[in-house]
Amino acid sequence: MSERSPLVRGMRDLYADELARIRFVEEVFGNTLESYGYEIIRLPVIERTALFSRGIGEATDAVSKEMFTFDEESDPVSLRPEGTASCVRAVIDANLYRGGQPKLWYSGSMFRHERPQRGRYREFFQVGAEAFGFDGPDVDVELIRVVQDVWDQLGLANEITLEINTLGNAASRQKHREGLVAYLTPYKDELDEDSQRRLDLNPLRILDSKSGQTQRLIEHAPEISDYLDDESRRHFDEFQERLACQGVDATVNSRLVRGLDYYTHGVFEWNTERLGAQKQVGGGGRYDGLCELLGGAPCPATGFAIGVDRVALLQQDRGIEAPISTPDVYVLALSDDEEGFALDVAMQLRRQTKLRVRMHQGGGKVKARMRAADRSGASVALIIGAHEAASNQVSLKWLRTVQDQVAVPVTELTATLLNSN
RNA sequence: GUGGAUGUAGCUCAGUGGUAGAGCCCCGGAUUGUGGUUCCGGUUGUCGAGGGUUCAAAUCCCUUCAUCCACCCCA
Repeated sequence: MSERSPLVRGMRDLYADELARIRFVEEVFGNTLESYGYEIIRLPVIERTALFSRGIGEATDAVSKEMFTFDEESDPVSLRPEGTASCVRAVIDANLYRGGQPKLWYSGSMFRHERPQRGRYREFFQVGAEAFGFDGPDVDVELIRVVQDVWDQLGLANEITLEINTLGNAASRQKHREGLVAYLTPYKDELDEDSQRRLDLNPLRILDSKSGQTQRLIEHAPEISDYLDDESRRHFDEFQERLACQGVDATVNSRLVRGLDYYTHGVFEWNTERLGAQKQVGGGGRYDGLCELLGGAPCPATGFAIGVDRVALLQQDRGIEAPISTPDVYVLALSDDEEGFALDVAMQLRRQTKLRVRMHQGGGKVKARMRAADRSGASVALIIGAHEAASNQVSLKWLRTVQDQVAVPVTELTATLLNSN
C-alpha cells in the first residue's frame, strides 16, 4: 500500500450529521435573506493580497498574520479571510451601485491561518449580507432583524445575545483616536506588548484588550461617546430606537470596536456562552468609507457576517436535529430475474414524486438485502420477487412503523406512497 | 506564535516491562422470500512515526508528527 496523505491542518471533511447541520444553517440564512429581497452574489476565493491589506487593515491580525498568501508571478494573492472586501470590490468593478442600491448576500469558505480549536478552523464558512447606498440606520436595523429571524427559525433565540456600539463617523472616530492616544501615551510602558504596538497602528483595538493590567488602565480612558458629533449621535440614537421598535434586544457595549478597521457608526456582535472560548457567532456594522478607500465612488454601506460553523455547533449543543439526506424508499429485487422490473418501478417513482429512491446493488441473501434497506435510513422498502413481478405488484414494507406488509399494484404505488405521508 | 492534554480494532476505551484486550459496530448461522429485538459463532491491529535502553517495550527514555483544549485573536 502506498503512503496515506493526511489532512492539511485545520481542514475538515464534512459529511453526515455535521454537514447536515451546516447545510441547514446555510439554507435558512439563504431563504430568509431572499425573502427580504437580498440577491445572491458569488465571489472568488482568491483575491489580490492588497485588497485585504487596504480594505481590512494592515494592522489587523486577520491580515498581518492569518492569511494564506502565495505569489502569483510576483503579484501576491491570498485566500479570502472574510467576504466584505471582495463584495465591495465586486460592486465597484461592475458599478452595481450606480443604478441602484444593491442588497447582496453570499455564502462560502473563508480561510485564516490560525491554530485550530473548537469552533475555529482554517477553512470555515460564513454567510454574509451587504447593503450599498443607504445612509441608515433603517437598513442596519433590517440586517439585524434578518438575523434575528434566523435565530428564531433555528430555535437559537435564547442562546444568542446582541451587543451594539457606535464608532461614530470618520471625524468623530479621528478625534476619539487622538484623545485615546493622548490618554494612553503616558502609560505606554505599563501596557501589554500587543497594546503598545497598537498604540500607533490601531489604538481603538486597545479598548478590547484582554490583559488585566491594560483593562485597569483603560477603565477611565476616553470613550467614543465623549467625541460623537451631532450627526454621529443622531445616527446611533435612531439605530437604538429602531431596534427597540422591531423588538430586538441589544446591549450597548462601549468597548465593542470590532476586529477589522473599516467600521463606522453602528457596529454589532452576536455572542453565545455555549461554545467554550469561541463566544462570537457573528458581527457586522456600517463601513461608509470603504468603497472610496478601495477606489470606488463614495458610497455608504453596511453589512454582517455569521460564522456558520459556530451556529451549527450551537445547534448540536442544543440537541436540535437538522434534516439529514437519507433515501425515502429502498427498492430491492430478490434476484437478478426481477432486476429490470425493479429498475422500472424505481424510475417511475423518481419521475412522479420527489421521493429519494435508492436501488439495492451488490447482491447478497435476502437477509443482507433487508439489512441494507434498514441501514439506508429509508422509511419504506419495496420488495420485488418472482410473485410480485408476475402480478405487476410490489411488496411495500414500512421499516420504521409497525404496519403489515402489503402488496400494491405498480399503477397504485405512487398514490399509495404519497397518501401515506 | 505560546501553553496543557491525548494518540492502542471502523467507534468508545482498558492494558504501567513478559503471548495485544473489552464493549459497540461488522460478517455468518438459528430463520434456503424479510431488516430492526433475542441466542450462538466469527473477523477486525504499521499499539501515530523514528530512534534508544533491555534477554524482552503498547508500557521506560529521546526525537518527531498529528489531534483536541486553552491563550492570543476572530466567525
